[in-house]
Formats: sequence, structure tokens, C-alpha cells
Amino acid sequence: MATRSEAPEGTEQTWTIREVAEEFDVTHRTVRHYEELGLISPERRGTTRIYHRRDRTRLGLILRGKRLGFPLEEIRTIIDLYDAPRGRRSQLEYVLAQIDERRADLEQRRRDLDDALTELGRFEDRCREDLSKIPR
Amino acid sequence: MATRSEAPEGTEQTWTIREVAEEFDVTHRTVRHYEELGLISPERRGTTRIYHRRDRTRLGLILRGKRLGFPLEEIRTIIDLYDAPRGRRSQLEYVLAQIDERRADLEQRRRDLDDALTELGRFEDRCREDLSKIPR
DNA sequence: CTTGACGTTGACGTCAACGTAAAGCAATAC
DNA sequence: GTATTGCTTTACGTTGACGTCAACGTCAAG
Repeated sequence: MATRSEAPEGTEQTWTIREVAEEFDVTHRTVRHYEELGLISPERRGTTRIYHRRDRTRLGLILRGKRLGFPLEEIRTIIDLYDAPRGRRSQLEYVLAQIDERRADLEQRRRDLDDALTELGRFEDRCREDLSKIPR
Repeated sequence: MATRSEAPEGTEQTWTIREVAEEFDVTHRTVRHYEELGLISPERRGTTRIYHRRDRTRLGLILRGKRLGFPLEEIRTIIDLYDAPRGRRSQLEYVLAQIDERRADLEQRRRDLDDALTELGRFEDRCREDLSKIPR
């Protein structure tokens, strides 16, 4: 569905800004905003933006980051991490250190999330108990 | 430590705005902002705000909600839910329905979070592998 | 060749979540 | 007394994350 490009053989599939925007259910303005912040950098054919699979992957990461409540600047450092240079040992060690920080952050969030869920569960139990005491 | 009030016996302990702000590591401006939005409503002794345990509990909930990335308005509906009237059956059923919605939201977040964590783990593995191939 | 449909770049608007500065009251410190 | 804290309100400023609008280019269809 909606495989727009001429994709005969070997030719990589591409998308327009409208297409990626609709696919991820955001506006084209949002997509361009992310580009202004350096989160995506689509190919330019003349003045027109051409989006590749790579861009769609990154957009997916961005939106998941947003659902998790990260600010865009932080999201940028995260996804940049994924294709940071890792040729030299020092670079790899830096990346590994960053990974640890990220993980600590995410695990804190998971603790908060689990707390919130168990609290909600206890609250529901209380409510159901109350309900059982109300006649009719 | 910093038990400000005159707390002789039976008297409930209270706190000033500075005290709660420092305890939760936010500014007093932030605390007042939450009050403006109706998320907390401390007692007033004349013009001065007096915070009780109830207010501290709510502030804790607010900040956890923020760490989870919820907007303050949504946080308000959540914590209001916790002390909504549940006397009548219809009210209880409404509350239970809200609880379900909340839970669905939180579980979506947990999925996102778990995805992010496993992805991070895979990435770390790749990095460690790369590292093992670099001599010295 | 004109009309859409879609693309582009500014530039300004808006809303949330506070920060910050100005100015005042009120109790303790000296 | 005055001075210093600590609390208060009022009010404007800032930052992030877009929305919205104007003005224009481009290309296939009629």
C-alpha cells in the first residue's frame, strides 16, 4: 500500500514528507521541526526532501522517545549515540559509558512506572471492595 | 531534621513552602505553580501557606507523574481521581472506568520502555563485540 | 497555459511549565 | 529601634514544541 517510488530492482524505496507524516500520524510541520533540530536529515533532490528507511527508523525512535517523555534535545543525543563513531577504543568506551547512563535513566523510569501501576492496582482493589458493599 | 513545627502532642506536623520545596528538590515557584493549577491546596494561616502530609503526598505523586512524562493537566485528573467521591455506585463505576484507562496508558508506556531497554541491550552487545575485536 | 495538489522557506503565534525581578508584609536577630 | 530573613503577590520573561499563515516554486492534468 502506498509504495510510491518506482522501485524496480535494487532501487531503494523512498517517501515524501507527506507520506512519512501521515504514516506516523504527525504533521509535516512536526517532521520539519525535527529536521531543524537536527534529528533527521533527509536527502535533498533539488529543494525537495526525500525520506529513506533510515529516516523512518529515526522518526520512530523520536516518537517513542516523546511518548516516554524525553525532550527533543535529549532524544537527539540518544539517537546520535546509535550511529556515533566507534572505530577507536576510546570512542567505544565513551559510547558504552553513555549506554550505562541511558540505562540508569530508563530503569528509574521503569521503577516509577511499576510503582504507579501497583498503586493503581491497590486503588482498584479498594474501589471494588467498596462497590461490593453497596447494595443492589 | 528540620521538623519545623511546634509539634507537642497530637498536633499534626506541618511544613513551610521552602521546606517542602527543598525536600522534593524543586523551587518554591514550582510548588506555587502547581497550586495555581489546582494540584495542591495548602492551608492558609493568614497569608502564609501551611503544608500538611496530604500535600506532600500529592507533591510526590505530581513529581513522579512528571518523571513519567505526563503533562500537569493530566496529572491533575489522575490525582483528583484518587480522592474523587465514591459514595454512590455510579461514581464508583466511573472511577473504575478511569482506572482502566490509566492502566492502559501506563502499560503502553511500559512497552515502549521495555523496547527501548532491550534495544539498548542489543546495542551494548554489539559495542562490546566491536571492542573485543580491537587489539590492546 | 492555467489550475490544483503538493512542496518550499520564513516569520510570527501559542501553550505549558516554569524563571525571575520588583515590591511589600511579618517575625526574629542584633 | 533597624536589619535581616522568609514569606507573600504581581507581573513580565523564557524555553520547548510545535501551529499557522503568507508567499512562492513545480509539475502533471485538463
